[in-house]
Amino acid sequence: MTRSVREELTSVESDEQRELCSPAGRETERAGAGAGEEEEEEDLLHHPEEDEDEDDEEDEEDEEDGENKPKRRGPKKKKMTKARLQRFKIRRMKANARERNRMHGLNDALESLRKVVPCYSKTQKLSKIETLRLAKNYIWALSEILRSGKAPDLMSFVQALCKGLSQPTTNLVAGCLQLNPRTFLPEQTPDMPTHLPPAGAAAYPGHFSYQSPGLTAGLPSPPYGTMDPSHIFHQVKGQPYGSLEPFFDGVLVSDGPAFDPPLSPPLSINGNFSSFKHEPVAGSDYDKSFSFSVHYGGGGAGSHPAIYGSGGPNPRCGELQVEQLMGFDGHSHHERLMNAQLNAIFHDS
DNA sequence: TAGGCCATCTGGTCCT
DNA sequence: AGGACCAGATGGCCTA
Repeated sequence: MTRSVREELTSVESDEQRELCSPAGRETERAGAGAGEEEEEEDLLHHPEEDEDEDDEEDEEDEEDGENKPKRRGPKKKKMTKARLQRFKIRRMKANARERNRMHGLNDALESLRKVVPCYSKTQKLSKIETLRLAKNYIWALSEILRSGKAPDLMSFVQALCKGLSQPTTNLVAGCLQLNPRTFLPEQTPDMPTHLPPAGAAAYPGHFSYQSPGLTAGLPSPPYGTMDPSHIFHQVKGQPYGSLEPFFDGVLVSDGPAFDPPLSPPLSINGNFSSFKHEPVAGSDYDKSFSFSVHYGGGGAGSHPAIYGSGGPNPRCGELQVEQLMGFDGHSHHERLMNAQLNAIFHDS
């Protein structure tokens, strides 16, 4: 099949299909890549001897040029008579429509998944692959919490979520949590103390280590599948971090995707990490536990109405404020539940 | 302009 | 025979 012929036919086919097969309410955005049926017809129409309307006619092509080409094995192809062609076209159209519907169903499921992972934005959708990765990380992190029965510190949690994600997605997740991504990146720069354990290594006391089953081996090459900071974030030289301070600076790395401020996401889990356990490991701020306070509406990357340390302006910081959860339009019950669960996780220790 | 992401078509395989 | 599922191919759109 030649590409050009395919393309010519595409518009005709697609118009037909749009009318015949497109499910209501879903427009076929694209004309599609190729539709080869008509081209075959064209071929046939140029061979008048094949125009007989007999289904059991055999294709003699093999014998004609058998000396130049190796003989084709297997059952001989029957000629595409007009009647056969017509049936073939109908079958193909039906199959295409089914396939489209199937993929739409798959995409719908993926969209549902997007809405329940802890990073959702209508304007900045996670790609399919990133959605799956984030979901897997999320499941793993939650099950790890269940398994250990301990609340992890937030940084470890976010680290686990972002494991293997691309830089833009990591930034997005950080944005959703209103974290500075730099704060939970493993830094290996010599002149900077790293506050994270080596990938796959045992976690610091009080942290759960992230060793996703099958993740490391299964992921494609970078930027996926590794937490090598060099390709996850462009490090800002001399930027001190390792304490809680960077949590609140709210500045995303510049080359990340624009995290649309109010994060139009139905889900906006503000990183309201009032540390309620201050038992830092000597010389490290790393070992702190945090609590989630879930806030909806207002604010955004630039403004942080929700971010206060314990003892900060918001006396209820760290509590799940149900009335706030219920007050935000467009949030599903499911999402609110999820936030409540997250909150519970970071309270329950 | 290259690369990432996506929707669609297509033919093959397996199953009912 | 027909449907579901899958992977490859292709072209469009978008962004850095």
